[in-house]
Amino acid sequence: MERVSIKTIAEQLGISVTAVSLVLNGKERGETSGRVGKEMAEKIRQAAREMNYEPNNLARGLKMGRSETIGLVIADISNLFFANLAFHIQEHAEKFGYGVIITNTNESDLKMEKMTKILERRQVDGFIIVPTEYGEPYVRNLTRRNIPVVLIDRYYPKLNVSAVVIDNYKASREITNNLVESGCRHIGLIIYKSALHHMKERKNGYVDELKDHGLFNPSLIKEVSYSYLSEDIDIAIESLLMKDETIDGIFFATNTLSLMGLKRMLHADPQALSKIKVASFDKSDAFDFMHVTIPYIQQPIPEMGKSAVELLMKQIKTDDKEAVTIKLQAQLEYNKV
Amino acid sequence: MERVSIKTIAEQLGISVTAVSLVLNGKERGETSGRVGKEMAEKIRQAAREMNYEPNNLARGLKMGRSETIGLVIADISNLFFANLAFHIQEHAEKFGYGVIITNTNESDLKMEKMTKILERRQVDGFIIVPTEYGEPYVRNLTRRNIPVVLIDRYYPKLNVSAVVIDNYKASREITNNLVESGCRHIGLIIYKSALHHMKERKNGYVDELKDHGLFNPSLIKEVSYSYLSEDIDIAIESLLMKDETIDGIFFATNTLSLMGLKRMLHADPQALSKIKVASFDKSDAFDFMHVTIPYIQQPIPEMGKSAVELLMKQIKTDDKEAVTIKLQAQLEYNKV
DNA sequence: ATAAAACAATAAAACGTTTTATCAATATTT
DNA sequence: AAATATTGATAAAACGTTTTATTGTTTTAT
Repeated sequence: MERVSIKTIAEQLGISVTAVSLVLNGKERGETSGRVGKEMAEKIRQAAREMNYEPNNLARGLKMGRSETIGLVIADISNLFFANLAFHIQEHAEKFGYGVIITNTNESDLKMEKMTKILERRQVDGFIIVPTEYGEPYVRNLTRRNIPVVLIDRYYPKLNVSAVVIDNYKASREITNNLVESGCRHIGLIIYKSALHHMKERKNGYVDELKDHGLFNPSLIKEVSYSYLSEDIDIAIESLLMKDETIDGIFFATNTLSLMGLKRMLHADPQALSKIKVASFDKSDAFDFMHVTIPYIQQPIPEMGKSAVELLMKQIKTDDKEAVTIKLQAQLEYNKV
Repeated sequence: MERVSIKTIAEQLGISVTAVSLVLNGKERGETSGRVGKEMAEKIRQAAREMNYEPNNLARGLKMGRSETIGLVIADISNLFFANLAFHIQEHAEKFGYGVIITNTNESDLKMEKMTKILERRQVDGFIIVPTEYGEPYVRNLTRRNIPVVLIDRYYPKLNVSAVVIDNYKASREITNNLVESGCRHIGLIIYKSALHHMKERKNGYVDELKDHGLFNPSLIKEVSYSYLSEDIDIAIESLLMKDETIDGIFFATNTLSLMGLKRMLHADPQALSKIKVASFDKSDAFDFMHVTIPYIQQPIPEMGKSAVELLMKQIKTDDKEAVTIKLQAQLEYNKV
């Protein structure tokens, strides 16, 4: 009922709140000031235990000027990739005694602005953000005021802000090369139509690799829009399957794309996978049920979360303003067939 | 740099903080006290806008005794079912001006205790909890102190606390009946070995429905443990496939179980699905790639989230201590084949 | 003209912490 | 015995709000 505060304990014991605060923060042995005797300290600790005292983090945050809370702005928590990322960020933040407030943007720039504002009001000590396509101004707005920010999964190349990403270009080349090595000669790409740099890198990796093998054909690139995903994918798949030179490979740039694309492919032609080899960024549960090998890029999600938290913590604890970009390597893996 | 507070604005305009606070909270037209003139009010609003003032929610929360924050304790955010639930809870809480702090328990009772403590320190106004198997004492610890709590997805039947659940028993009977109606006579069940009430209900639904048809056979129930999931499922599937009376149906009690179970089944026998009909609680992405019809129970996730938030809000705003259990109905659906 | 009512604005206390400066008492050194 | 150090404890300010009680000032009613 009546919340027990430091004051409650002080009154109970007939001493000052200072003493209680000092002891409960392990600062009772100050050099020059703020000392509490051994027996008194023990009495305080015991009282706190008995009364089930839990510190009020609002008050502490107000006083200390930090909330020990991270604001996490995610594009879509119901996408497994991001949900996993959120999970690891949280697990790691906890080790620093930090809590995490998660918010969604649904890839909307407007919501991104709104969410950063809401989190600021809650006095988060820093942000980890999966930024939206045109959210750059809102990120800049934060960094300009020296608020700690780490971007994750994606970043704005022109913006000087810390980020944790993977080498999308390299991974994309690698997996495209894998298709080529397996004998594919006409390889389609299904990718989001987006200004986001990581999407461009995935596209460039595919393009450059195919050019190196003299296999590049711009008409095999299908860009789909996030807003009309289902329709666009249907169109893309159909037009790829109708090509004159029958295509023998498709590279999907995300797991959502591969999931939806595979559905459509197999719906149009149950035998499609025996003629067309598929590769993808990120794994999907469906792969394990395909009877062919599907290479995919496995991103190091736990490390990404860990790095992001650590990068942010460094910014928070020191006021080292230098922007650091951590580029992690992704793995090429295969489903079990 | 220097955070702008209500005081900054007051000084800027050479007036009192009271005036600023009143205006910014729309309380400038008090009946008997706390008035601010029209022109002054406008000046304040403009200054606030120009200076990009954002209120400090820590200070406000401290003063008001509420943080406008919900503590969400989830069993596993990287499970799509819970991720979706979290998403909807958040979307809905936002409409009330509430933020959500999400934490994970990984089904561990210890972590559940820890997480509720952490959230309490952060002064959340209430909890929405997916409780763990033996987490009952920690929930009771909260309700005993009149802290608003809503359980979701699962609940403790003996504990008098608000909850949002689906009618697991009914759904389970329904889907079992569906298998029977399609001609299955030897139907296995793969379910978690757990004391959680909703699991028992799922089991009971299956048992009672089969008994009604004179088809019940206890040796077809396989209980797997959360900690050794992969191994236990392999064993369960194998032993079901080896049965004397060849089984012709399997009911998986969760989407994780069906996903892993299907993998194992198809690995053991690629044609398994032509002999054994499968049904499941919750949908999995894999279903769309099976070439047979798979009935599954679709839980109304958005409504669950909405109801939980609304129930919690009522507890927070009024101090209506009465526990309410909302039992939603789940739908029987089919994959597109 | 005066009393009453309405209006505008503010001072100050409070929420629960942390921390600095200060004080008093005891112990240690000269 | 006096001077100095050490120890134990506290008062008070501050963090940024909200809100109540109070004080002036103007307008309206008598």
